[in-house]
Amino acid sequence: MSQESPKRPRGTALREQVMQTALELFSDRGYFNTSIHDIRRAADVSIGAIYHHFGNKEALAKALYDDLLMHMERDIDEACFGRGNCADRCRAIIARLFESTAESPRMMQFVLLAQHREFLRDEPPICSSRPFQAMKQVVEDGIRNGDVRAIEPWVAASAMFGGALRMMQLSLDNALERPLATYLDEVFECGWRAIRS
Amino acid sequence: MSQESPKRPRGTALREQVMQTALELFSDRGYFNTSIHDIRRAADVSIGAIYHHFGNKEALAKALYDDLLMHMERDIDEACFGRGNCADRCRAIIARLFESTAESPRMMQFVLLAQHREFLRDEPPICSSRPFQAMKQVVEDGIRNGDVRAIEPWVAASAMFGGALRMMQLSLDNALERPLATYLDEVFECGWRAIRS
DNA sequence: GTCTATAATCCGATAGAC
DNA sequence: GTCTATCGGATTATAGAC
Repeated sequence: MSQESPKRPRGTALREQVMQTALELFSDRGYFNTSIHDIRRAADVSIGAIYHHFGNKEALAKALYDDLLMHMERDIDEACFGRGNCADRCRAIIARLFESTAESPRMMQFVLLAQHREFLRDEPPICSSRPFQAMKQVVEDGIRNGDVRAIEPWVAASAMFGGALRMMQLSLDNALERPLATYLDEVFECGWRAIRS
Repeated sequence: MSQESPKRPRGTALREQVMQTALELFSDRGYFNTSIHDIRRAADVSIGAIYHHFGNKEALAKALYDDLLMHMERDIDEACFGRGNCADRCRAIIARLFESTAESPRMMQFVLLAQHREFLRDEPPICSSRPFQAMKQVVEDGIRNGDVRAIEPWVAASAMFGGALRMMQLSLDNALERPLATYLDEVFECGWRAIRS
């Protein structure tokens, strides 16, 4: 019979194994409290393999960050797709963000709470990343067609989604009694009251 | 004449010099990107003096964090003092937070954005710190006396202040065109519309 | 209390075999 | 492509003089 023992991953599988392990460790302990040796051990690969695939520690974090931002952007695009109404879009975005927070807390922890600029020096602040720009865009469209009051777009976007983002942080900090999803209606209602015309 | 050259600080002055320097470096480059030697050089003191006063690097960060939280708590208490009305209190809190963000951006950067739990391992999440509890309390009082709709207190507090906190982050990231204070009216109006009864 | 010099450790990255 | 062994450097913390 062919070998039954758990094989060490190789090639693309190895690359993904390293990224997943890095995400776990980075979001649990933080980037600076995680050494390459820690990742090596937890992912059961060699140091050489990590450096072959990523070059250095910072590039590994960057690859992870880009991957997660892309994932988040796709989530938001999907939430908006087929909904022309501003309120519906905003609600769907919050619902999707809440789902992702519950399903992939480490992903959200890393994207939202990690201080990327501490280690990804040349990375722009997360507010200018595409997912956050997309959220602002939805609100701006609402202002243009009259669904939303005519206020400063940054203020409107912060009012619409700021409460939801704080609730996500609270959930990640285990400060909430109930699952995040159970607050969805109230959270959306608050955000929408804040900006609707 | 007595010596005119800039004296090295000693005693309590030294302690405060170290804390101020540490705040600057921590908030600019981050805790892990700042070494004790960096602080030593920037503050023009000796390593020995730093260890004498604080014991170790983590304790220095903790002392700084406690100091800033206390400062923030006092700001919020002062903003509430003499105002019995929920809306007035909330507005005054936001105004004070905006002022502090403009006057002491590094302080806000460190308190809000720094990932304390990465280095202050046993510190509770910031949402359970006294300043944030006080903000929640103001909203809960508003619910009790009918000024605020009867919704989950965490949701209400997040809706009232979440937008303001996001605007502070945007300001710290230099994403806003105008000074933070100029957005105060709109930001408060949004938050209040979100939760008023 | 403050200083300088140094110890002990750990980490990121590389070299070179396979 | 993947591995192990190791280097060079930086960092925290201590020792001991003053």
